[in-house]
Amino acid sequence: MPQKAESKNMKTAIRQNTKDQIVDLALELISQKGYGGFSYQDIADVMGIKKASIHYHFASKDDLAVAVVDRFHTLVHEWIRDNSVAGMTPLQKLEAYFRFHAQMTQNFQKICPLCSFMTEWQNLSGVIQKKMENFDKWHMEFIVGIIREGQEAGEIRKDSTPEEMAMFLISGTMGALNTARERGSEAAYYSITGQIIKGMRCR
Amino acid sequence: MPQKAESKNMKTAIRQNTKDQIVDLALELISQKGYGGFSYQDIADVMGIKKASIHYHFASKDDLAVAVVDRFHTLVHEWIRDNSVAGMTPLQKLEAYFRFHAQMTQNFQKICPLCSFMTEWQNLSGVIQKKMENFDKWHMEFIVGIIREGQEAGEIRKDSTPEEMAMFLISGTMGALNTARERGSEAAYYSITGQIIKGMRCR
DNA sequence: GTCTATATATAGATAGAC
DNA sequence: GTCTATCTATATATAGAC
Repeated sequence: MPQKAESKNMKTAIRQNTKDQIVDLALELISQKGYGGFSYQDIADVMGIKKASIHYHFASKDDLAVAVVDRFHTLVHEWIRDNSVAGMTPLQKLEAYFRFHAQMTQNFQKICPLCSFMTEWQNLSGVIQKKMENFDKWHMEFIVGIIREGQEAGEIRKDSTPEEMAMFLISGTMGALNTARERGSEAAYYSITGQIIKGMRCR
Repeated sequence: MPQKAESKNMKTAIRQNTKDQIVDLALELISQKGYGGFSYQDIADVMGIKKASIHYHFASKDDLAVAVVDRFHTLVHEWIRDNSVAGMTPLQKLEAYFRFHAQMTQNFQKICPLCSFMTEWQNLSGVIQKKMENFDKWHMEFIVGIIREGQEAGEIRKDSTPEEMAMFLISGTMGALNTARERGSEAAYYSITGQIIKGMRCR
């Protein structure tokens, strides 16, 4: 089947497995409408199946949310693996990080799914909160590594710790995605992320 | 009545009027749980009235949302009026702006109400989206004014436009509030906002 | 202006047939 | 693994008594 072969070679392949499709779609809907803002019915409508079928795969919405966080984690890992970095300077890596987030938004119609979860932080189950904290820990370490490398290479200023700068960069990216969507403006996104870099770069 | 007299003198007076109380509570709940995450029932429970009574004051949830955005706008204006600024340098004004947002969060249990709306952007009615865009326009002009002043005073760098810097600062504050809540950390908030200033300040 | 009662829609979730 | 049917809870919203 040519369709299957093609999708296998695509960067973000459309997964065939029903369970995977549910997760992919939930990730998309959460990024668009928030965790509380999407429902099993939304997924059922798009996939042409019934709500009950989704409950077969994910007994509760919380279970689905866990799978979505895991899926996002995997996507980020895959991105790192496929875009390594080889010839990039630390600052170039950070710029690639910004582009990665931009790509996920489909022309800034969506935000990062974990940003959606964050807004509803007070409504999340302990399981999800824990998952997000774990992701953030890993995420921080990843960015801290790049920044430390940049400081050693003399590309990034040394007047703040890599941890402070990483937290600033991550939270700044979240704000940039929200702002870009409200304005429907790619330019706004790259203006803001440009400012983030400008503040960190050695001059 | 001593209670009334006292609250009149407080900075964020507890308003007595039922309609006002509903708006104040909605603003709080939206900041905690998101727009889709709070219900008329939540308000009714806290106020000790019935859902139907809330509908008397605000026929639809959308009407209530409009009032909440207006209320937030008013609160920001009142803050500007009451904290003028007199002897402050532009950078000091921006730091006061950060503290204002921090105060609203009640120990970083909440975020800015408009950040909540933003996450659910795709679910909002056109009326609310319009209201938010209007607020953002005013908000931008306010921050742009301070930054321009800072550039003229030689406090703030001139290698970006005031507009770019203002958008960066506003979106950065949004990210900082979200991050601080997830971490339950005031230190995180002031670390991030400190980085924002550091990138803008002349050195 | 607040209440009781109710309408209507939709949410998440389960039971059991196929 | 998907369906129909149904449960229970809750959502926004309205009608009409007081």
